[in-house]
Amino acid sequence: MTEKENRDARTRAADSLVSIYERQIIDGTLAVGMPLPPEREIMQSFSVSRTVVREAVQTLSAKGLVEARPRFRPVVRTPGYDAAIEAVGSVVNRLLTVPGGVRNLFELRIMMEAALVRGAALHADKHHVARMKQALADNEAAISDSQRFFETDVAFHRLLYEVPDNPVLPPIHQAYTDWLSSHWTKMPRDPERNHVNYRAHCRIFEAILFRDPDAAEFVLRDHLDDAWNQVRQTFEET
Amino acid sequence: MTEKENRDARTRAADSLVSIYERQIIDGTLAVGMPLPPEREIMQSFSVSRTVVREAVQTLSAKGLVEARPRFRPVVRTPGYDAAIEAVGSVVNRLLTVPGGVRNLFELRIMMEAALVRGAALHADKHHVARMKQALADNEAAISDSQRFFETDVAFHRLLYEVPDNPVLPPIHQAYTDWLSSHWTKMPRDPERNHVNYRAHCRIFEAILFRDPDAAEFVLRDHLDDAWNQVRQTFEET
DNA sequence: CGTTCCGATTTGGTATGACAAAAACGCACA
DNA sequence: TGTGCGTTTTTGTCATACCAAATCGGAACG
Repeated sequence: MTEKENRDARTRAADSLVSIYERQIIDGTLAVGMPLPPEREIMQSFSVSRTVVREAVQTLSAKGLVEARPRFRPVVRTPGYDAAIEAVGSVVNRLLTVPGGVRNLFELRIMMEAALVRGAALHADKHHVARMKQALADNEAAISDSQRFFETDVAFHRLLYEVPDNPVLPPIHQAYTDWLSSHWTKMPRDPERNHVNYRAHCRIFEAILFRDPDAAEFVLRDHLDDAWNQVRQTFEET
Repeated sequence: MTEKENRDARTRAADSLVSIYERQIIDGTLAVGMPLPPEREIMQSFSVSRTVVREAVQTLSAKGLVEARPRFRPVVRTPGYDAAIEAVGSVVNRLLTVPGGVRNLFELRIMMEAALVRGAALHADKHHVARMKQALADNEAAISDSQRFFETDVAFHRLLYEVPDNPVLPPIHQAYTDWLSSHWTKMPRDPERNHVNYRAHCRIFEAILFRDPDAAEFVLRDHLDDAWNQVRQTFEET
């Protein structure tokens, strides 16, 4: 806003518009759920053509600040960690195609989840424990149904992301499962393997019950490493 | 993409173009560094107006798949974890304004960094140790200069993200420092406080040398919690 | 033969006007 | 009060035009 749109020929008018509305959205001038002004109104306000207005709106939409359903007025989106995840979707998908990409992301997940089970072992309260117990039961009940087992498997791991009361974490878990799911579902699955995974979950749970972070981390790493070895066979990297 | 661009009136032509080029970039048809075709060429290829072409390019740029410097032909960007960070910038900045946003992000950082020091204590080799030693020396030498101390402080922490050989991690560190820096630089700084931080770094380093993950984690958490208490005073949340 | 420089051409950035179709609006009607 | 239909907005798209900057090609030069 200091020198803003002096239009140096090296700045795009659309970009200026984007940053203007970005600010308005961030500082709350444009509240959540509020629609952006009509395009023709914007073009008159800033004396720009409709072309730049539309480009600006498109960009705001791509950045995840507004939701622009076709034919509808773009509305300011709820600030959420899920919007952030969505915004990186394209780039991450691309990263997964470069050599070692899947491996790198999965190792990050292992690292985070190891930290999470340590935290769970130290801080999980009765409520969390009860939910994990339930999740384990669901998990066991689905051993014979690989599809359902996969879902309960994901659900069990998700609980780990809910123990710290940090709203950033659940979307991260969602992101991991979304991004890795295409590789994950290719993993061979059968009741025997499901049973192995179920037992691993049980051991993780027990370690948490015993408030033993080292054991919890060890078992979890073992569990995820094992899973990785299953997955890696579906594509040959290094 | 099963029925793609039949143009149901409920899909935007620009969005179709975006997903088409998204695919071409991901599968390598459009190699890194390669420029997109001229706009007029694209419009003929797909029989669309230049408006939609421009909107599509803008979106690809916002998504971080191409780099579109004004007046220059957009070129396919190198797939990098930094591009991912950049793509979420706007959303994250907004998240930092919601109540508890900074706190949530910083706690995520504490969790990750705690996991990293554990890993460093277990796996850091001579090379890493040497670099940390150097970083500590730089850190000590800058105690009297708060500006430089801040830089060496960041540099020391960055090393933690480099111990695992995972290219995802350094950009994450970069992201943390970028996003939190505005709050961070408001923190009161003086040589005495710098000295406290320096000593904390030393203790972290020692714990790593002694291959003692528990001590390393403890000291690091203490260090970051302390930093948080300094920062939180600059804005009152809960 | 390589380099530099200049003009012609290409290409991106923006503006204007137009039109179809869908959404939003308002008003009459039940 | 609620509902339905016609009118008015508004978005999505296209076509065209112009300017200025980038690019390209060849001429002039070392």
